[in-house]
This record gives sequence, C-alpha cells and structure tokens, in this order.
Amino acid sequence: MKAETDSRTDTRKRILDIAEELLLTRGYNAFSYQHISTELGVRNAAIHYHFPKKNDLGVALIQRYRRRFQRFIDAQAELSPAEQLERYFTLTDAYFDRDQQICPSGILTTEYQTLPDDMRAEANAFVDEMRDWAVRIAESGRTDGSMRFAGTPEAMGLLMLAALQGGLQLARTDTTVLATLKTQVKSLLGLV
Amino acid sequence: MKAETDSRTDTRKRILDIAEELLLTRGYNAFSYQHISTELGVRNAAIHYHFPKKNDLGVALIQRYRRRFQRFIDAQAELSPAEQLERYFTLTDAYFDRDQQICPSGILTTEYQTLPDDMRAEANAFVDEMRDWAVRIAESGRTDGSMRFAGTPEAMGLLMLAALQGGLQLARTDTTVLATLKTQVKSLLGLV
DNA sequence: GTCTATAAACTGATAGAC
DNA sequence: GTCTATCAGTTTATAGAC
Repeated sequence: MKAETDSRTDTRKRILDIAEELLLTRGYNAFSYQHISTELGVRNAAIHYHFPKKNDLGVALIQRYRRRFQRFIDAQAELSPAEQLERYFTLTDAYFDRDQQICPSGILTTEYQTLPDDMRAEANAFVDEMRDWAVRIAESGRTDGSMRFAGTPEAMGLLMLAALQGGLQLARTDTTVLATLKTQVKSLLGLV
Repeated sequence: MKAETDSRTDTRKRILDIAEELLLTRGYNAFSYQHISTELGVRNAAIHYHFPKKNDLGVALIQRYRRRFQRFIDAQAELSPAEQLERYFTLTDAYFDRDQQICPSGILTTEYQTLPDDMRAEANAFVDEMRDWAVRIAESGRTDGSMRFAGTPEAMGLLMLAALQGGLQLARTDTTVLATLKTQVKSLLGLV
C-alpha cells in the first residue's frame, strides 16, 4: 500500500517537476503534454491520467509552489530583515542560474489574460503572498532601524517585487542585470 | 500606383494593428493567424501572403514598435527630466488602460526562450533602447539637480525599467499597483 | 498582387485496454 | 490503478486559383 502510493506519487511528482521546469523557462502556453511525456518516456495521454486537463496541472503547479514558498518564508522567520533580503536575492539568483528561469509570478501575470479562472485565482493568491513577504521585510527593516528609505514599506516592498520580477526577465538579454539591481535595491534601502 | 501601394499598406497595417493588440494582451505564443484573419474577415492563409512566417510578423511588430518608440523619445528631447519621467508614466498607464496590455519588453523577455533568433535580436535591441532612455532620464535629472537618488544613474534607470515592466504585469491582479509604483519611484528620485 | 483551398504536424482530450 | 490507441480541433505553412 505504501509502495503503491509512493509509485503513484512518484510519477505524479516527476510530471510536476518536468512541468515546472517547462513553465518557468518557456511559459504555460508554450509547453504541451508531449514535452512532458517525451521526457518521461510515456505517451502524452498518460499525463492525462494524473492531470485530466492542463488546468489541473497548472493549478497543481502553483499550489505546490505556494506551499514551498511558505516553507521558505517560515524557515527564515527569525532572521534579520537584511538577511531576509539576502535570501530574497538568493532565491532570485537561483531562478536565473537554473536555465534562466524567471519568477512564477512573472510568468503567470504575463500570461494572465489567457489563463483559466482557477489558475488565475491561484496566481492572485501567490502574488499576494510574495508581495506580503516583500512588504514585511521593508516594514521590519524600517522598524528596527536597519533600513532607511523613502515612501511607505508597502510601496517599497511592491517596488522590490516588481523590480526583481522584471529584472529576472530582462536578465535573459543581459546577464549583468540582476547584480546591478541587487546593488541598487540595497542602496535604496540604505544598506550600502 | 499610389492607390495600389496604399491598399496593400493598409491591409498590412491592419494586420499589424490586430497582431499588436494580441501580442500585448495574450503574448506571442498565445495568438494565431486565425485570430487575426477572423477579425479581418479573410481566411487565415491570407495573412501568410503579407507575412509568410509568424517570425516575419513578429519581427515586423517589434521593428515598428522600435520606430514608434524612437519618435516618442525624440518628441520630448527638450523636456525636463521630471517631465520626461511623467511621459514614461503616461506611457505605462496607456498600456494598462488599453485592455490591460503590458510592456512589449515584458512579453518578449518572458517568452524569450521560445522566440526564434531573428525575434530575439530585435527584442535585445528594443530592450537596450528602453533601458538607455530610462538611464538618460536619471542621468540628466541628477546633473541638473532636479533628482536625488542613491546609486548610479545606470542602476537607477534599470531599476525604473524593471519595476515598471514588472508593475504592468502585476497590475493585472491589482489595479492599484501602478499608482503605488509611480509614487514610490518619484519618492526614490526625491521628486515628492 | 492578393487571396482561397488544402495539408501536415501538433494540440488537448476521451474511451477503453491491461 | 495505470497507460495506450485514437480523435477532433487548431496550428503554421504551401501550392495554386483569380
């Protein structure tokens, strides 16, 4: 029973892993079940057993991502604001270093108009969570005096999210973009 | 002769107009020749006469956009840095107000990994031009003393471009995003 | 010069085999 | 429970009619 569950979960997980790589490199509209099934060594219709419709796969991908992101946040709840910011940067670099992936929120908001309703709802929730996190960093940084910046923490957090989301995309045309942006964000937070 | 040229140009122009709307709302991979031909009232294959391959249409779209953007820049060469920044914001709002379109550089860099080489080359050139413009605004603003900000003009210009590109995308999930970002950018430039 | 008929390949998806 | 054979619709694209 455990074995059955594991094997089922395992195939399902492999599908999600392959789909995630495709989503973050090519986008939702530019990958198909064939891409996944070829990589997995099965027929494309086999994927439909695990995820009947492409929506289902899309929703599952974002939900899994949200859970992972939540763990990522929880794991650094005790760190200083500046250290949390560094984790933010590290996360951003990790995307880029993995086949020039971009942030999921960038993919989902760019393709937003073509997404089905259930995927839009998940995308909205994910964007909110990322934004809240960025805002909390700016907020706590100002509160403990380690960060000094113009405007409200809400606006500064949003700006950091938007800049890094756009920056990951722009980095595909110029690999120095991210380093420049990271330095600039720190400057604007009075951290340099 | 003039009439022939005009009618040909006219159909070609209508195709480009429809394609541009589709590109900026749905993205390159999510629109087809059928979308265009249906709107135009012809068979999808008719589009192939004007643009044999989809690459050709994609390249023509970006090239036209680059020319238009160049005229946009030239038209305000004499304005103050702060006024040029306002035009930047106005341009950004204009995208969003037109069916929640996003910036072309955001589309092209997000779908970058799926684009053919000729479209990538055009995308690179366009991104460079947008970035140069943003950097020049920060540069001249610092020079004439109207803007005060941390970091280099190069980094600040890049940050503004990245933030507005990401912001247009995020605005689809929350319509207040752009207003917040504009205020914050002005704060960071010492303009408020 | 402009467009239509048509096709080859790929898409997401269902019914049913094992 | 898991996957294969198969399909109907869409995609880009070509050959050729007017």
